[in-house]
Amino acid sequence: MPFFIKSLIQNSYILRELDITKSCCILLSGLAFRSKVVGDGGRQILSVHVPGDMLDLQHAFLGVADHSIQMLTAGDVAYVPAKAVQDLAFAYPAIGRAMWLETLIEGSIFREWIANIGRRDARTRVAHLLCEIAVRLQSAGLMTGNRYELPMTQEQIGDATGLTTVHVNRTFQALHKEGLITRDKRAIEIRDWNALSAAGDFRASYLHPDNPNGFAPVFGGTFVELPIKDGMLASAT
Amino acid sequence: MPFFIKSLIQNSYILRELDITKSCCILLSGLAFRSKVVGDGGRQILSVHVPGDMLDLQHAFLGVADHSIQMLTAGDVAYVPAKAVQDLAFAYPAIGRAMWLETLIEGSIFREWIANIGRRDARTRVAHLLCEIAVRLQSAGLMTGNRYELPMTQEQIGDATGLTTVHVNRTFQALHKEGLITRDKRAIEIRDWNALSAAGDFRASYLHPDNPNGFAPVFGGTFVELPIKDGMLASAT
DNA sequence: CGGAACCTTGAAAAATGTCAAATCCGGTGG
DNA sequence: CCACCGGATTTGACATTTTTCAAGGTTCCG
Repeated sequence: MPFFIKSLIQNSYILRELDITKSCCILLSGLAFRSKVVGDGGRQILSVHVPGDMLDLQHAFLGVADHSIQMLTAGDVAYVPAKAVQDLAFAYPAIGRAMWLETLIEGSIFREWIANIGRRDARTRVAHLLCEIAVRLQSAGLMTGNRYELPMTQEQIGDATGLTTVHVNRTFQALHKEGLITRDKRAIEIRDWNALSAAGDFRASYLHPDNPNGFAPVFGGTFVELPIKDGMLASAT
Repeated sequence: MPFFIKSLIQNSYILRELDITKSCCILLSGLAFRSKVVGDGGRQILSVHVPGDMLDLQHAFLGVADHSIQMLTAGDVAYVPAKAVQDLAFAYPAIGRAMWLETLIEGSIFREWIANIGRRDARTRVAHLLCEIAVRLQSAGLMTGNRYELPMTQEQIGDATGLTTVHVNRTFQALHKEGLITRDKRAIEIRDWNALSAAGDFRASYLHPDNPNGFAPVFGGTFVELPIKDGMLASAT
């Protein structure tokens, strides 16, 4: 399959709203996020991505980008012509199936975000986001013990949860005071997984952790699937 | 293709959260919606569906339902075994492609909802929802002039927009006072499409109205694709 | 050392939610 | 046909959450 790999610095755009693309990306290393800008200038972050995620099947099929994708940290991205991806999907049902599955799982995550933002209060939303990121980083092998490097500013966390920077800050302080997390710069340490996932109304099942995930290996990326840490998915039903 | 059609009454469940299904549905007539219940008992409506929509590709592939689907009005639904749908998708690329497209468009709609709920105020959210429903009913041939029957209670509209019933009520009154809509029971008349879509920060492009949609005809449903009414999609870019 | 981006704080304002009661409205049974 | 019932809508007063604004404080990096 034809493809090329590009190293991108922090904050660089993989794709901008309204771009017309003819290729499809796979995140090999680093983190990325999708976002949309609304009429009054506000930004909403739509999802966060870890190595192994396919980043724009949408655009390979739909043409015009309806949102932007940006690097959260520096990292590598593999670009594959949309046509090649489509051909591959239809020539090899196993691959087509895997891609479709990834699309469906992503839909499941979007739905959970709608529920998170629409029907939970600030504390619950933030705790939920921290849990989701923990599980995804874990499955991408990016957790060290119960601590991870969260390379998002509080403003970005606000944009992901539908809150303001100031309120995110206060919410973090509250979660800290309650003993659920400890912060050291951008690093988050989860002090009490059960309490945090309860506070965040978090059940990992919407991430469909049992389904295969990660296309990076195909491209010689560094992605390695690590075993899920004890207790991390315990609350999944 | 093996399938059977079932008539469902208002509010009946097509699928409940945690159900394990082996079939896939297509909405032939009537309206339906997806929803999720969060920890404190709140409900979030995730999407609204019109005749022609496929209702649970997710579950055909992922197994366990991560949300519920319920009829908003009485209507007919075609059930197709998941296996048959999958076989069909891989045997006939054109069909597989169409289904995948539908999945991707649905993803685009979910993303817009995240932005709507996360970053817009009450008035904008409600106006946006009214616009989206107008466009979708229009393309399903369910609009009469600039008026449509919206079979959702104000509580359901609140659950779809992340607001309370009371606030939805007041927001409706405001939209009415401003001359954007008129209400008669559950019917909504759009007095000024341009003003309403501006108020709702609505651009139809995320619905990808140019892409083929609607599987109902395959099953002998009553779905007919009507031409888009003048001006209705004018704000699409 | 200085600047820029990010984080933190406080006080006040605004948006939205809560609660409880009143009203409307369509359907049902007498 | 009428009275009544239950769900839905509307209203008012009030509480709470979240935002806004503005100012310091911190950290990182050149």
